[in-house]
Formats: sequence, structure tokens, C-alpha cells
Amino acid sequence: MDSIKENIIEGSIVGKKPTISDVARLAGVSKKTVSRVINSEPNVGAKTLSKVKKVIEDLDYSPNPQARGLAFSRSFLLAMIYDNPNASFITDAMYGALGQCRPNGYELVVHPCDATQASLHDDIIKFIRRTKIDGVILLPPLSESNDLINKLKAIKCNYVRLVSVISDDVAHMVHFNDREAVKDIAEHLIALGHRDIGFIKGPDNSKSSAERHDVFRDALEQNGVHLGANQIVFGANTFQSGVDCAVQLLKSDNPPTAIFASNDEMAIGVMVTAQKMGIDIPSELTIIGFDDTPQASKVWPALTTVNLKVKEMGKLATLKLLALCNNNIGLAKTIKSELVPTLVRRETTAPPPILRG
Amino acid sequence: MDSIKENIIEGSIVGKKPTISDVARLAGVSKKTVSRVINSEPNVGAKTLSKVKKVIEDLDYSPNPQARGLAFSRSFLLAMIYDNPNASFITDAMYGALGQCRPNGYELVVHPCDATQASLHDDIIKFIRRTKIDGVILLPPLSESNDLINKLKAIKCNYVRLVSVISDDVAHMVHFNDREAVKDIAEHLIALGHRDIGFIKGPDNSKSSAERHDVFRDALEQNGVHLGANQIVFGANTFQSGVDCAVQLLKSDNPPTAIFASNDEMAIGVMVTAQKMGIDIPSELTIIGFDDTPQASKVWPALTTVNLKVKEMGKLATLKLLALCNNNIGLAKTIKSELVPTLVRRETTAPPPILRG
DNA sequence: CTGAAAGCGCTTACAG
DNA sequence: CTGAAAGCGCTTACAG
Repeated sequence: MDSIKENIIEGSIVGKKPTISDVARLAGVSKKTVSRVINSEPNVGAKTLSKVKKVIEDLDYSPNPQARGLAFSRSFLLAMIYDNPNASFITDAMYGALGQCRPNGYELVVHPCDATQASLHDDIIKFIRRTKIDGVILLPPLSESNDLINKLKAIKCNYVRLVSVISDDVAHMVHFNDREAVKDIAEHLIALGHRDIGFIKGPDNSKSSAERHDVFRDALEQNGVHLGANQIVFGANTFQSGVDCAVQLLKSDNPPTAIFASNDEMAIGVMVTAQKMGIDIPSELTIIGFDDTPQASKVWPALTTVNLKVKEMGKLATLKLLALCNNNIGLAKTIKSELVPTLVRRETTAPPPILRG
Repeated sequence: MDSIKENIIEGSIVGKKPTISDVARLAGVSKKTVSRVINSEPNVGAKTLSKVKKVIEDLDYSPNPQARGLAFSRSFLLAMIYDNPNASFITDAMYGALGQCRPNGYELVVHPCDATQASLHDDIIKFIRRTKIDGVILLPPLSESNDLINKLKAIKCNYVRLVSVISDDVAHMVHFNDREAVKDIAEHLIALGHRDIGFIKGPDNSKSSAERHDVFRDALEQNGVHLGANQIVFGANTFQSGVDCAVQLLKSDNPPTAIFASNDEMAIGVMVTAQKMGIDIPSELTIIGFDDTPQASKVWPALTTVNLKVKEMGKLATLKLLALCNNNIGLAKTIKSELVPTLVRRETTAPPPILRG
């Protein structure tokens, strides 16, 4: 009969990993009992429990995830699916998610995809079917597609979406409440004394673009400032579109004294353009962005913007998703699903020239 | 007996996925034959082959990866392990890797880790043993640790490292040849007429820091320019350290007319600092970075820097890793393992003031 | 509280 | 060129 020692050697030096049978044999119990211990099931005697745990530790045993997956009909894999957010949004969301995956025995698979592909949604469904992923986290703007959600529901795939507009049951979404942040921006600009304000809207296919626009316009209106049609320009959330929009706004007959761009990429495009035109920031032009990407604090002057708390969102989304994977919808509903982004005041805002000495 | 139709309905509407047994039954062959088709093995008759393929397509069948994994003793999972590169480096490497993973039936698991943890390397080993990952891609600076590599070898884990200094067999690394790019930078500065040049070195624990330093110093020396001790300052590859280093350099008795920072983060720190001090870029100060992060082209003036071709590196690394996973070391050696980064000339370089009108 | 048998969906090793 | 049997390492369903 093998001694524990021999098995340890066999297990860790020779490289052949011990199995549940090895543990069972050495602990003098059945595989089922070891299985109970692994899965923290009840009905294991205290003595048996500690004996099995000891052997597991001695052997440095960990269950084979493929075998567990096959038996459980689960993969213990979660996927993060996204089309085109910025790099730091992705990595922040990943960090937040991973912090919850690991202690729960899940791994995170990344799945970026090409939004220009017509088969985008079907490809995602194929991916999920093929890999048997237990659940997916959807990042914006992909997360805004109800077509995709319906397809996910059709295959009964667990999902949680990160969104900026409430658009699902709380069990299935984490929502960053743009509205408050956008109002803060409007009020901040008003308080500084700005009346000629330019707005760079995001792409039309995104719900958050429309919402940021509506809320910003209404908040200004409430303060007696009207956002005219010629003060609204349309960007694509890219740096280059920020440059283009800035040119439109700043070369108009009545250039604004402040510009709110719907994301940092565009805001930085505005900054660069203004600086090239010899316009000083913030004394001659106030600029506010949205996202608080790492770059926002690494431009000069440092950009005033809105922090989305993406890592926290990734964490909450994962917590919900794990609850869903365990068929605990009640728990998923309980977990916080709204985050309030905060306005980060840095150096790109000041009163308009007219109010300065 | 079930008709194909019924099975299709059962398979895709009800959600119960068809198995190899369904395919075998409907095609009138054994499971082993279906298995041969799935794995593109030889010894399948043409007629049998097309019959099986037809059924697979009709059923929209895809093999269960957990079952395959269990039988093959493989997970069909690759992991990307990293500690602290910048966000775009990570996402670029992921894109490059995924392009190769998918067509080969592999998925990519992300595994960021905390370099400040003493148990870092052992945690990685545990992660690999636990998940049964088939192979790992190591990103810098983690990829430079020989201690980690030795531990990976001990558990016979396939790996490929992305490195800036040749440090392994070509089957196990993709190497970006800094030397050439650094020489290009030195020669570019010399050609512009700079003689008082500042250098911001990266952190001491990184081999590439030392190499960039040595190569830069030697290349300048060859052109008759000496890099004095007071012209070398020590950064940490962060924006803030770039700011600090810039202050040291620019407030010295003999400030340089050009600064080469070992990465873009620091270079942008230098830019911001210079601009705050009222120093014009590039007419009064030339700046060159390294990495070509997205931000480099989104600052003003746009930063001259070196593009590392990270996505391409991710692709090549994955190709090598897949070859290793198939025990084809010969193939892994064949795949290109050196990439030459290119100097991207933008707007932050110009002749020194003394040579200008 | 514990365990023997059958099964998850594939593959390997073998036979013909 | 094809297939029947056994096995990968777990779990479920059941029995006691």
C-alpha cells in the first residue's frame, strides 16, 4: 500500500497531479466523501472532515476543473465581452471582476469583438455555446443592445451588463448614474459664470449619448441658459472627432467660453486644438470631459472630468453574475446596482474671460 | 427513432446541446468516427466524412470543451499573466493573442497579479496547477524574472515571454529589439544638433532600463557626445516620476536641450512640467518617449516616440505557445521572435535654440 | 453520516 | 477505413 509520502512525491515532483481517488484512498474514505469536503457539503463527520482536509493539504490536491465542469455541467468560466471602450476601462473592469472571480473558483475569459461585423451578436452566442461559459459581463456600448440581450436570454445565458442608462432588471445590470454627474457639470459651469456653452455629443447609436445630451440641456435650461442648435456638435467618442468638433465650435461666429465633451478622448482633442489655436486653457476656454481616464490627469492643464468607478462596477457586476450562476436571483437583486460617478475638479475650468480682471 | 428535425429542435430551442452520441447516431457511425472528424484525423472515408459533417452542421454541434479537456488532459485555455504594464499594452497584447487563440479552439484567461506580493511567483504556479492552463504568455516586466521561469519549467508549464532583452531560447520568447530603436533616437538627436542631452532611466529592477541606458550612452559616445552623470536621472516609469525627473533636469545649472525618457508616461510628465515652466516644446526643448501609447498622439505637441508593435508580439507569442502546446518545439523556434520597434517622428523634436534663427 | 454505481461527453488503446 | 470497450476525474441519484 502506498504511503502518503510516496504519493506526495509522485504528486508534486514527478508532476502527476493527485486525483480525488488518491485522496479517498489515503484518507480511507469514499470518493463521494472527498467530494463532499471539496464542495463544502453538509453531512461529513468532524473527524472525517479533518482527516480528508489533512490529506488534501499534504497532497496539495486541487480538483480537476475539467472533470468538475463535465460532471457539474458548468465551466467555472466567466467572460468579459466588449467592443470598443477605452483600454483603461477594460483593464479596470477586469481588475474589479477578477477580485471576485478568484475566491469563488472562477476564471475570467476575455472576448473583445468587432462591432462593425454584422454577425456580431450571433458570433457572441456561438462563442458562449462553444465554450460553455457560465455567464458574461457586457461592457458598454455593447451592453446597450437589447437584441443581444434577447439572444442571451434565448440560450439561457447568465449575464450582467454595465450601463449608463437603466435598462434591465437590477439583477442583470450595474448602472452608473450619469444624470447626477451631468447635472453637476452644468451647475459647475453656470456657477463659474459661463453662458455660452458648447456641447460635444457622443455617437448616435449610444443611449448614454442621448441621455447626457438631454440631461445637460435640461440642467442648463433650469438655470436660464439655452443650449442652441449651433452649440451642439456631434462627435464619435474619438480623439480625432474631438479635434474636428473643437474646430467647428471655436471657429464659429459665436465661440463658446466653455465646452463639455461627452468623453475624455474628445475633451483632450478639444484641448489640443485650442492650444494649437493659441487659446489658453482655462483662462480663455473651460473644458470638461467624462470618464476620468488615466490621461485626464496627465495632460496639461489636468482635465476636469467625471470618474466612473469602473473597477467597482466590475466588482459589483461579477458579484451579481456569480449569484445568478448559483440560481440566486434574489441575491443578485440585493447587490448594489447603482454607482454615482463623481465630478473630479482639476485645472481646465475657470470663469469666462468676460468676468476676469 | 428521432429524426434530424426533432434533434435540431431539441438542440437549439429547448437548449439542450447535442452530444457526440447524437451526431454518431444520426450519421449512422460510431462515436470514434465522429471524433476523428472533429479532430481532423486521417482514416475517414470521403462519404463518411461528408455525412458526418452534414449532421454536425445540421445540429449546430460543437464538442463540449470540458469533456474534451478531460479526455485529452488539456484545458484549451491559455493565460496572459502580467503585473504592471500600461493598459494599452495589455489590451494590445490581448488582441494579438486572441486573433490566434480563436481559430485554434483556445480561449484566453487573464491573470493580472500584484508584484508587491512576496508570494507572487508561487501564486502564479498555484493558479496554473489549479486551472490546468495549457500555456502562459508573460508580459514585461514580469517576463524578465528567471525565478518565475524556473518554477514554470519545474511544473512543465508551456510559456512564452515578451521581453526587451534576449533572455531565453527563441522557442520561448518574443523579443523587441530596443537597441536599434534607442540608437535611432540617439542619432536623431545628434542629427538635430543636440549636444546637451538628458536621459531619464527606468526602474532598476528592469533589465530593459539598464539596456536602454547602456545603448543610449554608447550611441551618443560614438557620436562624440558624452552623457554626464548629472544628465542622467532615475524615474519609475510613472507620470509623476517623469514630472520629478523633469524638474531635476530643467532646474539644473546646465539644463539639457533634449530629453529622452525611457517611456511615454514619463515623457508626458516631462512635457507637462516643461509647459508649466513656460518652456516651449519643441523650440526650446526636444522630448522623446518610448512605447507609443495612445496618449502619445493625443498630447500637444504630439510626442515623438517608439512603437513597440505589441499586438504583433502578442500574435507571435501565441503562435509559439500553441506550437509548444502541440509539442512542436521545432515550429516554435521557427516562428519569428524578433520585432524591430520603429521610431515614430511626431512634433516634439526640433533643433536646439542655439541653432535656430 | 457514508458509500457503490452510473453517468457527464469526450478520447485512447486496441482490434479487425 | 471503422468501431466496441475502457477510461479521463469528477458528480448525481440513490441506498443504507
